[in-house]
Amino acid sequence: MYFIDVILPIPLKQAFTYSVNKDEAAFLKPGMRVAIPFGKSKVYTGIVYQVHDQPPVGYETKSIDHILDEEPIITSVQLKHWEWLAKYYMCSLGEVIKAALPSAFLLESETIIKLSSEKDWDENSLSDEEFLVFEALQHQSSLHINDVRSILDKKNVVSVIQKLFEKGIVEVEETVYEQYTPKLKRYIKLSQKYTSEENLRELLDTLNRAPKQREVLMNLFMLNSQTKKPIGSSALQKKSEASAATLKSLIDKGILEEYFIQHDRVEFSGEASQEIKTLNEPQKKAYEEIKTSFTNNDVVLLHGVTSSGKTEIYVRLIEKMIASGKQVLYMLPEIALTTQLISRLQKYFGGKIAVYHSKFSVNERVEVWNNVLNEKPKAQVVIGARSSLFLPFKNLGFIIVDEEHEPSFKQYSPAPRYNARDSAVVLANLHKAKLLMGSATPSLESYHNAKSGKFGLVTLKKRFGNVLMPEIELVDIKEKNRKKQMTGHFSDLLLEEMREALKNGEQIILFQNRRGFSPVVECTTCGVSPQCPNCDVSLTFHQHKNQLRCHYCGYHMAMMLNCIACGSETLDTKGFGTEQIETELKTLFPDHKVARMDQDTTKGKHSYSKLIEALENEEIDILVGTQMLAKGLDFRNISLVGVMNADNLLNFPDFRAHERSFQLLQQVSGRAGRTQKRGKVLIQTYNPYHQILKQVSVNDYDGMYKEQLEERYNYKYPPFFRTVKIVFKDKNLIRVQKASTWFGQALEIQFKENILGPEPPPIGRIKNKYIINLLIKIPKKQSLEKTKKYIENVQRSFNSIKEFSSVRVNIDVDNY
DNA sequence: AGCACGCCGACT
DNA sequence: GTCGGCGTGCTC
Repeated sequence: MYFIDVILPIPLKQAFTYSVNKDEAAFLKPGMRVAIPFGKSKVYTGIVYQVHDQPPVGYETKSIDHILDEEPIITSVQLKHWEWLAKYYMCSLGEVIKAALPSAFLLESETIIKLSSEKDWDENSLSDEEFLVFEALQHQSSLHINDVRSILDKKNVVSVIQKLFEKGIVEVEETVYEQYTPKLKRYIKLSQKYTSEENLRELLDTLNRAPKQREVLMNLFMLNSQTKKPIGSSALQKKSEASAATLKSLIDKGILEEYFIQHDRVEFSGEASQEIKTLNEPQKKAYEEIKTSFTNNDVVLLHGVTSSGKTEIYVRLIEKMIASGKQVLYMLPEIALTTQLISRLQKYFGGKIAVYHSKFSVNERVEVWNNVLNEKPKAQVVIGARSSLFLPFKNLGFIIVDEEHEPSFKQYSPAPRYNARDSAVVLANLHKAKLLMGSATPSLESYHNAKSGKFGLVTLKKRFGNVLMPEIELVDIKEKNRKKQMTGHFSDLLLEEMREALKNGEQIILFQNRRGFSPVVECTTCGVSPQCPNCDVSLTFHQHKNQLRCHYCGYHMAMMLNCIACGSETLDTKGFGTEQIETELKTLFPDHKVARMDQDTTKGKHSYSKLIEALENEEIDILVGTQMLAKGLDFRNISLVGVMNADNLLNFPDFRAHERSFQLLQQVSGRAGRTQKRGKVLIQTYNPYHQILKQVSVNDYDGMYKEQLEERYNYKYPPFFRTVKIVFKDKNLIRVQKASTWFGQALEIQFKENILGPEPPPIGRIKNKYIINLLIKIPKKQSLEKTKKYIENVQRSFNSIKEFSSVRVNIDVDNY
């Protein structure tokens, strides 16, 4: 007897053992997919973890359904990496697999019912519902569970199907289907029959009375003479201005033949069209320093100010790596926002670049996956967001983590709650590859690692072409308000600078860290503002739809005319967002083109790149936006950047709020003045004496680093302490409170004062679930591994308490 | 996580 | 009387 241990994409820690026969055991290798029956009636896709001959004790094994792969689709290095992820981030291997594999690889079963082959039905014994299904089956050979649901218009149809099955009317079948379908392109060629001159002439004669078809044929000849390449059906149809029907009738007559060739959905036909730029002196120096640093360090941090030309250095390093035949992974935060960078790299490396991110369809992702797995040259360099970390690299030589400080490298939910930057360090290690982190404003953790010698450190202080850092000025809006020098949310200073810039034909970016028109609607009579029924937040007003919306659960309602509580009409909007700024701008600058960039305006697949394009073509004079603006935008003609209000960044309740504010403001400022002319940045704030703002204004990263590090030390935060956050959720408030208190007390026995909480987060209820947080601070000298073991033990005891069984517990390791 | 089984309230 | 609500426990 032979067995395989299978990992399923579910949050269960154990593997499941199935029996296989001798041939299967010989064929199967770890990393292949198998379809296996699971539970009463489900078929799941699992990954083979181990093949062995040890029969498990205590239960009977089932045998597998079938094997889905010829070769492993994941490598042994990947599996090792995933095991590390599961262990480090305290989740199951199954959860990692679910996050790692393109969903097209994970097929699930579908229940299908068919009429029974023994035709001796007794229709009269059927209930009304049963008869409806029976009738539907007369017209359709098979029905999907969901079809049955819509036929009967109710959710629970299992009992009906069960009865039909018992009565011998239907057969129930589980079918598994491959979701991945290769994209086939249709080509046309002339049938073999007509290759001789003679036959051909004859054919053309017969088509004399079908001019359209004749036309198509003539065009086919023409195309054939022009190119040796196969003729695509759509090209032919377009060229000859024929209809699909004309083409079809020619095929039906056997004159033309169609054939299909598999095509990649994501193919960059573009050749490498641009020579790699020669580096300037500071870049060259940094490049050499990085190379030297890599002889002693596996990880190097490149600290280069905005527009110092980090990308060119990356390109050089990539070029060198490609030449040695190795694969390269270039990780970026939120790849959808970096179209500019991608097209730049394509110009350098042409078809060697593959892109991988979540906005791709499942099919596209499978293609990139397979290309990486098979070490295809067209995926030698992969640019991707955090999930590209999971690709099946076989020969990875170099990883770049660009904008290393970006919070989007951390996944918060669902599990695995991993940090892609940190996980990349482990991945590089497994591949014996080098890793370069880059940032203009490194995270405190990475900078600390570099300063303490764990990473190499290379700095690049000069902007490319010796462009000056922008001039940053703080505007005290408290005082402006007092002196009545504000127009809406604009100070006189900002307006003045804007007019100046517009007069010079330059572009302006305005940054407002809040979307929507105005977050809160408040009744000035009774002070009541409408709340979300499912979450503990006020609804926010969205002007263009005249709606109130909840950002957490998507609840929305029409904007009311009267206060819900007292009925008066004195509703006022408080706070402000991008939408309101946009509206104000349109009245302030009616002659200039204003655009807005936030989650609402960039929802569509291409909306972001359209905005970028418009900006590039200088069709937009003023762009208002959120965080998004800080990333990747790289335009020559932007001379002025305005930050509408810096305070809501600084006052965010998080130990990293100050660091983040610095990073964000620095990044936004970096958008200004990328040409010879020095750019200008105006930051409006109620608190111009804030240390962080001062440091931003004089571009003092090191000052910020020192000061923040001291605070981290004093308040026991990273990089001096590690943290693990435990989140409890339940729809019953008393129950979560009890559960979290129990958990907290159990932890306190061991960790004493290093347990924070339990306490509710600023938003205590989301989607009707109450939330309580617990934070464990782990000193450097305390073993992380032992700490996790202890937490696991506590969790095990916790899970055996019936009262708490409905409470969800999420563990987030390095929750920052 | 699903998903089935099982035990209690509101309806044809 | 049943339907369907969701608490409970299992999945090789």
